[in-house]
Amino acid sequence: MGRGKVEMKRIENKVSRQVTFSKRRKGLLKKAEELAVLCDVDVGVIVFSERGKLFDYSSPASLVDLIHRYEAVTNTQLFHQEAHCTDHQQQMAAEISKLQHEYQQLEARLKTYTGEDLSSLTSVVELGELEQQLESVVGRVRARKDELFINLTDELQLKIDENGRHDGTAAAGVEAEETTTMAEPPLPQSPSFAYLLAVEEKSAASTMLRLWPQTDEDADADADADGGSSSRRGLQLW
Amino acid sequence: MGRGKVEMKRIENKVSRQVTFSKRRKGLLKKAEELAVLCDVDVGVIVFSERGKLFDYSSPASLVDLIHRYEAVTNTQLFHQEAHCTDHQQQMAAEISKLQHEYQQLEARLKTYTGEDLSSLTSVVELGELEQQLESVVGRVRARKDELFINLTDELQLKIDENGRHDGTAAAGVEAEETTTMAEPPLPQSPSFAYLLAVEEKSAASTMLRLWPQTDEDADADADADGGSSSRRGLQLW
DNA sequence: AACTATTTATAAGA
DNA sequence: TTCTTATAAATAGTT
Repeated sequence: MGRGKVEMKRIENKVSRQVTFSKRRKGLLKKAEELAVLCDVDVGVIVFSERGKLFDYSSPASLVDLIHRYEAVTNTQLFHQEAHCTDHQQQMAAEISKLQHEYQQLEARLKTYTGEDLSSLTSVVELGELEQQLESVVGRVRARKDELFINLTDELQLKIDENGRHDGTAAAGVEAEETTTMAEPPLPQSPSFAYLLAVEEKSAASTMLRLWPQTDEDADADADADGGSSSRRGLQLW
Repeated sequence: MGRGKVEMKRIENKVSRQVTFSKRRKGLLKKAEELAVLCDVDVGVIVFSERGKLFDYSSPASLVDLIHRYEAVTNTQLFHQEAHCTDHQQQMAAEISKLQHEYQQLEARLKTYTGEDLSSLTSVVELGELEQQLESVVGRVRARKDELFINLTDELQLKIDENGRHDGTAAAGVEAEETTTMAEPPLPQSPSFAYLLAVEEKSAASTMLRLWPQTDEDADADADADGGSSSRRGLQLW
């Protein structure tokens, strides 16, 4: 519609192209509005110029609403992104649920070991197995304690030997220097044994020099102690 | 452009409106394409009919890309939604991370109780505390076992009493009926004690009638057993 | 849906 | 850019 027909291809002349863009863009938006008004429908038009400038028309709904409708109808693209997002969220939710379950399982297991809840063990056999395992662990804990203790006393002995070389007549109650990274009590004259006692004094929980097990039953056993009890206690030490 | 001018307002005649919609919609999309081709720009058109049917045109980019550009330029809406989505995901990711950490902590704790890893305990005092706790748990396990055992023997005794009332001269080795929900061995003539032995035979892990602790150390102690050892074992039973 | 009289859009020129 | 104007295109009303 003009002085001549136009070929339907890109207008190479930049000025012509720009002029045509201006005219036709205006025409397009006008037509869009006419369509929306006359036919009472929703129309949206988006145009980006070569330089990226936005021109748009929408009616009667906002363009954003139209885009949402578009997403809803096509059920693709942007929606896809959201679906993707949702997918990921569901995976994460499942992961959280799984972790929570695993945590609870682990917690229940721990409770049997701490004796907090033995209800999962319903048979004498299961309880016996747990008992056996706990005893085995006690053994390992004692062994580890031994190990630490021996290291400690070795270091102390070494220190005492050095002190002896420097001052053979050291007075009783002399203060020890820090010799290890562990906290240490003052070093008395009869070092090894005195130290053992000191450890015992510091921590009633240690079995290092404990002469009887500290369960209630053992306390009872103590009350009716027989002649063999001290020998028994000696064997019970570790 | 037609036989007469049209007022720019909604066409009230439904048929006319529908026909016009069809014609003008087609025209609009054509104009959009012409604009895109001639001027080499991005154009998008969305039209929803009164019944909600979608008609659209976009070129050369996809309508989704255009919508994204639109979002980027206007900086609104859908973009917001995506940000929201990401927010939620980050919260969930944090939750997962937290749960994993808590799980690992719990796992480490469990490993000290199973003796799998005592490396977290570096002092004699800590080891002594664990030892004490373990012994306390062993006590609780034994108590629970006692409880189960007493229930069991009570039920058995009851059963035997009943049998005695029905048949006072029951032969040795007579088979017992199922009397409880627990699995039971055949019921011998001297029921209580024989049953105890049977339990012991069935499960070496049970301490019911175990005469010595089953740790390695105890095996050693057995080797250098002194005169008081049998008394000691008797006391160690529970 | 096709026709066609008319209106509208717009290409080219100023 | 905008205005003009010749003309192509779109389309309202009719068939």
